[in-house]
Amino acid sequence: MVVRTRETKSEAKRYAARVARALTAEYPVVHCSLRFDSPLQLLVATILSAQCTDERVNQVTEQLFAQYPTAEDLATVRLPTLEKLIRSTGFFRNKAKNIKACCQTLVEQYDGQVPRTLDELVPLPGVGRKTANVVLGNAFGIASGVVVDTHVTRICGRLGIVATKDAVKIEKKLNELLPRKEWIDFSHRCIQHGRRICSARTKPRCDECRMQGFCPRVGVS
DNA sequence: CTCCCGATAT
DNA sequence: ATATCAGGAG
Repeated sequence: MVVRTRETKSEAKRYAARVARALTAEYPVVHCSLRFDSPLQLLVATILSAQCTDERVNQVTEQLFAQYPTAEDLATVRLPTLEKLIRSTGFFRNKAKNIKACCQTLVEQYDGQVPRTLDELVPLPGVGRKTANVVLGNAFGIASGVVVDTHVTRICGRLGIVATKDAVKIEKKLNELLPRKEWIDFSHRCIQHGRRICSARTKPRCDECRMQGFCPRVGVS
């Protein structure tokens, strides 16, 4: 197994920059794949997206947001009603409880609005760093940190940018390796690449991969 | 670390 | 049957 060792921080930075440039060339257009009409809706959609495809989340939220579009609506919805609406996303009891409690907190402490800092978002029920960074980046355009999800973890691991699987360590590493203005789009590109080519579930389509030059796995079955 | 959990590709 | 899907809480 090939282990790339990058002695200096500047060398690691240059390598990450080249990977980021290649990803940008391959995936020039990026967009958030979760549908939402407000920061609150993106927050709820992202909570629902845990261990679930965004396609299914969009399918569920279309109905959910038609009936309960605001934090006030979701703070007062009956739990069984909410559970029924989101059941197909999995973990539905936890997600329903978290969404309701989260929206109750938003109504009580933030006038039903979504706060714009990591420190205010992360304590909310069902909201971790990944969800907080998604909302800040995609709803407010605030780059508070690289979004580290299952795709970013896998892609950056395979391409030899980070060695650990610890999400917090990966985020800190990527935050120092990449310029802030690239943080949001870099995650989107890892996700696109992870879905289309460098998948976990199916066998990776290495024959179609344009990132082979960066991949220690090339040639490995 | 385990648990939460339905839907889907393989 | 099994692995995996824009994770988070205890």
